[in-house]
Amino acid sequence: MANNVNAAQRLDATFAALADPTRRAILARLSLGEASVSELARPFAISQPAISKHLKVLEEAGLISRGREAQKRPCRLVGKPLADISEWLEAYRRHWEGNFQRLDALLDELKAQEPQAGAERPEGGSL
Amino acid sequence: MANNVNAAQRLDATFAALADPTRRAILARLSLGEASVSELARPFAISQPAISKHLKVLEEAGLISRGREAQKRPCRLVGKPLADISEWLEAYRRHWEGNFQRLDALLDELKAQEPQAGAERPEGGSL
DNA sequence: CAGTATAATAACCATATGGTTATATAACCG
DNA sequence: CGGTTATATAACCATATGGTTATTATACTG
Repeated sequence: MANNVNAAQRLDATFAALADPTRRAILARLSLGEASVSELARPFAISQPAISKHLKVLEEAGLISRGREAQKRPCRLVGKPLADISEWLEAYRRHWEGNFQRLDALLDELKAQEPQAGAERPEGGSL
Repeated sequence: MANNVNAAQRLDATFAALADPTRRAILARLSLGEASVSELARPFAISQPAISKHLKVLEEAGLISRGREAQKRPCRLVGKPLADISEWLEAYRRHWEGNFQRLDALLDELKAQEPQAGAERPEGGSL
């Protein structure tokens, strides 16, 4: 599996694409079904070329695909990169689900007690 | 709930923070437990200030918190922003889980047949 | 107090990003 | 063919990003 490198680059592109509210809004719109560029542009106060650039970013991240229908170039959401992110997130789930943070702090505390019992604790005393 | 705006900004910051492989590697390391800045820096071929910048980005996105222990400033993973992303992702789950994409394409096809049966189909013929 | 270790900040640089306006393509319509 | 609609590209601009080296701040240590 030497495409681990590529996997990282795809994550880069996907996260970067998602780091913009306009692009996330476009995806939200596309989650309701395919739409043309001008339909996608309508809700926004920015120029059409700006939308085209956003779509290019989304397309290069693999988050949308484009068809062709007369002059229109209908865009469609592609879920795969989101699935990849979801999978990446799983490794961290325990950090927000359940008491992991508390547990982590507890381990720290124990480690801190090793040298001196009753030592001062600047952080994380709130368990 | 007028903090919808802020929620979007937090998503911006989180996604942007995650769009860098060095920062994701730092998070991966922190998922094993807290670590000092120099410990975090060790695996990378970049300067210490560069690491400090990355940590600042992560901290501003709320992805890490920092304590203090002598000269060291131990960093610890904070899962909350990842939970927020996970929640945001849920809206799109059906797009990669199950046949949604196929279904979408099918609807398109039906729509395309409307004008002319047997018309050429430039995209998405591979179902 | 002087020295050392850990980390942050400043100043700088190159490239990326998000926007603009103007222009070019592409495909339909009469 | 000429016009119109839909979209992309070019050229430009301001700001953000990720890196560097040099310097500063903080806290332990002898």
